Amino acid sequence: MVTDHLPHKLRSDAMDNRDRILDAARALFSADGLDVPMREIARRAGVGPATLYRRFPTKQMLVADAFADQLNACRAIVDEGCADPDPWRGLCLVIEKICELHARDRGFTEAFLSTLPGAPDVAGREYTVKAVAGLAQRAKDAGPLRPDFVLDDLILVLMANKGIHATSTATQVMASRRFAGLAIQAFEACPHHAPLPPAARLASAAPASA
Amino acid sequence: MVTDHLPHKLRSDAMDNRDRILDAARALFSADGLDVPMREIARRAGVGPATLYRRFPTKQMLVADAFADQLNACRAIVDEGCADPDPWRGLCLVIEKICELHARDRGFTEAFLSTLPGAPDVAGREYTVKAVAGLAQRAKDAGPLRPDFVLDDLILVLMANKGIHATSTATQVMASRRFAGLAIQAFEACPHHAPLPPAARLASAAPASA
DNA sequence: ACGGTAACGGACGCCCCCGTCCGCTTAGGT
DNA sequence: ACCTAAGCGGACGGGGGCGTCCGTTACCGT
Repeated sequence: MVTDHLPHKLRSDAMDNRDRILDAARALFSADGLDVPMREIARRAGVGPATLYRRFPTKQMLVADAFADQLNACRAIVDEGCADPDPWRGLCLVIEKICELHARDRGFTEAFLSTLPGAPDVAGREYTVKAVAGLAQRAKDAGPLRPDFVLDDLILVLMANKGIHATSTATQVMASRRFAGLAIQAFEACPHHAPLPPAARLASAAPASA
Repeated sequence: MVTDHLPHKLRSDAMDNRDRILDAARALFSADGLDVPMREIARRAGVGPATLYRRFPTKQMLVADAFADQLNACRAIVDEGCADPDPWRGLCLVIEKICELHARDRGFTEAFLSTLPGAPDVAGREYTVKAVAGLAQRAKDAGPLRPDFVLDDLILVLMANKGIHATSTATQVMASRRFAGLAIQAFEACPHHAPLPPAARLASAAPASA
């Protein structure tokens, strides 16, 4: 159930290769980020470069298909958070889970923060953003979320989380977990909180592959 | 007063070139990070590649010399923070200032977080780390800094701050400022703070130029 | 003014990545 | 079993970064 929306009329061996390419891409992207050479993915998948390019003419397409289920996981997390009767607890859960997801998958993080790849996602993204915004509003109204929180703060935290790199995945996840904990503390309303500097519009900025 | 520790016996034109190279390197590193090609630095400095390589055989050496005064600025900030009679205010100041410094200079951030370049710095680094540790301890004893704060949290924040990228420097600084504000809120002791996940040993990890 | 030498920079060979073409292989319908 | 077209991958030309060599230039001491 990885990607079954488009390529239905493929020969069986072609389909196999396609799957192997996606597996290889996922493995390499996760470990090393999006900058791995296309050739390396082809090599790991056991196919020639031409096959890779035939199936995925641009790296963007490959990335989009490779991370389709990660995106769904992301959406599932948000849905789960929104379903929680306690909006603050739901928001905390979203922050923790998404930070961990990003900590485990470097490539997905990069893809996620660089104006998402494919076209069909955009709709889902809009929806998800709106859902989170609603959740945050409810958490604010309920009290535990500081009133001067804005959605860009969440993006800020995700971008920041991306900056955390460690030698091992285990360390990475641990560091990311603590970071999420700190972020949550920062977002929690507190009677004596200082007035916090103004937020910046971030939207989508990252230089992709610089 | 950029770098005057080693190359005293240079011919005047060579010295000029050296300075122009360092200027070019600083400009490019700051704007684009450490991954700019050596050639580009040479081009911008108006010299041939050979001259650049003759003066700075490795990129590390170039980086080390280019960011010498940034490092001093860093140390000055720490000293200033330590000098503050109120340790918490001093610590806040250090966080804010260093985050801003990093926000303004992408290359310095990368260099700073990748097991600092040159050899002579190491000593200064040790000293600075100790100074900050002392400051944090005093802030803890005085009350405003949460007791479960550890030095790695500061590294965590700096790494995280590195992850924040924006289109313009202005936006970048603004985002970084808000981030520093949030970090400070997270570090502030609060009666009802949750127990925070365990810290991870980070020390120096970043994959340099991946 | 002039010689010696420090310093210069264009040019070279190397390697890696990119995206494409084309002759061979093989799946799968009949 | 056979035939056709879908699919394959090795090989190619292009581009860019790297680090070095060597013939030329220009400082600087006398």
